[in-house]
Amino acid sequence: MIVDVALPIPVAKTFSYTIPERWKPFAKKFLRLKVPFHNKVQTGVITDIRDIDDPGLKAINEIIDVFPIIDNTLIELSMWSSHYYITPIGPVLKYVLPPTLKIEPYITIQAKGSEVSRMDGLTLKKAINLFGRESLFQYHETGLITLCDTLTQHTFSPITPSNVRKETPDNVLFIGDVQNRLDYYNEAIASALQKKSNVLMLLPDHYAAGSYFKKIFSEKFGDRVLWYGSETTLKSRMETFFRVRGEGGFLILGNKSCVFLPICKQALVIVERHEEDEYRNEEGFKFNAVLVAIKRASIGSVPIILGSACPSMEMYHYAKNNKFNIVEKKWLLDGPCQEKITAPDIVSSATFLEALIPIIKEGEGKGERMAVFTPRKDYGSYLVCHSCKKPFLCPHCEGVLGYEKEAGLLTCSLCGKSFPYEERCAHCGSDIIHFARTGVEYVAEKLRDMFPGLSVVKITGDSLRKELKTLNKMPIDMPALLIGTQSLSKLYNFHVQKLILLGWEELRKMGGYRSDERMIQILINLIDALSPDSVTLFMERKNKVTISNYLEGDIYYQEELQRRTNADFPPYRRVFLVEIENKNKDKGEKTIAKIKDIFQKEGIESAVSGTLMEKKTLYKWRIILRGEEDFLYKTLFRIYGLSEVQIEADPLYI
DNA sequence: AGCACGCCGACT
DNA sequence: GTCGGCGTGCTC
Repeated sequence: MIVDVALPIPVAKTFSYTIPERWKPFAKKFLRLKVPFHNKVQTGVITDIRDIDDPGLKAINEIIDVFPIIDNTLIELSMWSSHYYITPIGPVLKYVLPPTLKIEPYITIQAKGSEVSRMDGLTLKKAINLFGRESLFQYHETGLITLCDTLTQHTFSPITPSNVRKETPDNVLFIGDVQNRLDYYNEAIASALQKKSNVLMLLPDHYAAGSYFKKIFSEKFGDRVLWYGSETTLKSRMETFFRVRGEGGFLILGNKSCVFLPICKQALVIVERHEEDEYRNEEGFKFNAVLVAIKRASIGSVPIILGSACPSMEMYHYAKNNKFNIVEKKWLLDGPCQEKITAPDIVSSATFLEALIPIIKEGEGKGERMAVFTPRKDYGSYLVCHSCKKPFLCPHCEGVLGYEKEAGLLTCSLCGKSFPYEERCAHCGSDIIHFARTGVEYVAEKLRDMFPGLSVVKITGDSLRKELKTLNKMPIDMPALLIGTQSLSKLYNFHVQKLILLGWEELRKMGGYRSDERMIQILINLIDALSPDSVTLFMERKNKVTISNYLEGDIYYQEELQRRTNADFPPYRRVFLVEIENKNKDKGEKTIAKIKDIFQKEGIESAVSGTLMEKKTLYKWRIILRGEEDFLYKTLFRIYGLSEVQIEADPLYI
């Protein structure tokens, strides 16, 4: 008898081991186990048991789980994810059955017979040390002992399958502002909790979003709210883990990794702002938690609510095609800011700041809160020498250097390396430097100088967490000026009177087929979070955007979707990006040749674009494949193992 | 992913 | 002459 074991490594195969006689009765699919690998011990998952022998194989060390800690829904979800995202099952199971999840210290033994009474009350960990794993498995199998977790006092047993409802679930795409969404969520959650069912709600992985919804829902539902986000203590995560596998009546709030949490009595899944990038997992197993949540709900016949002020094209299309109930609260164009949104002021980038002065002065006089958006966080993203007109480029890779004044660093936008800022041109030594494409640091510095009495707060991805505490303590009538990037859109319910956008239209040039869509999402989410009384946009003439084209909901979506159909882009066609990196041009080309050979044999067309030389010594090639995963799966899986090759499903920037 | 083996630069 | 950089390849 041998077992196939999936290991949490990016290799497209499982590894086989023999099972020692004493473990044979306990081997089951989807149990975690320990195996020797590379001269050390790895935790893996049994994916198959085969009744053959192969004396050449190593033997497993021990089995960890007494029964699979996930249910059939999650097993099915893992299989689907592995296929859909063309990722080996090992890295997928790392998110579903984390090798790091240790349950033994939290489990105690309840003995049912006199022969095992000496075990009664011991923790599983202790009992294993004293009596050995196999005998405990034996006693559990024969019913002499049962297990109980110490955090909730529940019996620890296989998760009870969700009550499968026969009727098609009533899925909803809810479009509205944050207040509308909250009302809608509240009602749906309250009704599920009343029935003693569990609700899983996914939030964008941002401190501000987590803390806001945690607070709002805790006020309403008290200790029925369980937080399973990225910033929780191990103990409280374990408590949630045990609680929701045995008990109903909870709202589980969490981020993308929560989508694989085993939950019993599930009645509803909610995803807040599904269009946010934070739902995409970028390391190891690259998945989009929104799509996985939809699939999870569908496997378990559980309804799902996707709430957003500005749905993504993909989800809008998906909802229409899959008979979602699309509920739309018209809020944007009924608000008092309509006029200024649709008729932006045209200003050149050199006079942005001057144009701002009268508006901020007025706000300061009235004691208002104001927010200024700018698309970049640094002081300037493009530095040019005034004398020789040469731009500042990375000495390492010739990428464009951005300047972070506070840190005194020049940072390369391509390779990410940092260098101290010398205040001199590297070519002619001139110290007259022009800062172009200015950002938050620059705007904040200038406005601080101009309005010394006003409290100016910088909001960027890095500073938001720290500043949020200050902002929450800020009295509602205290005038303030926030300067920030799109992180401002994470400040749920921080009401400002004035929202001013500088260079917002530049987002349109920031790459990818989705840039248009993203540009409008950022504007709408800023308004959604900050609920401004007025919105003022300053644009440059050359990049002028006619906003009214975007705000007529249905029409814009239909036009954009038509463009996507014509161009054969998502959501009409899946796209896979294969990236090959090599320091050696010849070797890279060899890999390309290998891949092309595989593609040809499988009858797949592809377009190689490259060679993109990124650093002076690193070559990059990109292959873009379009087609459904069923068609590409086998081929892409064959190249998964090649060195220096990365496959990304549904890439954002192509 | 880790970790070992392997081939070229700066040191006692 | 070696120590150690990380580039390539393998793991049942």
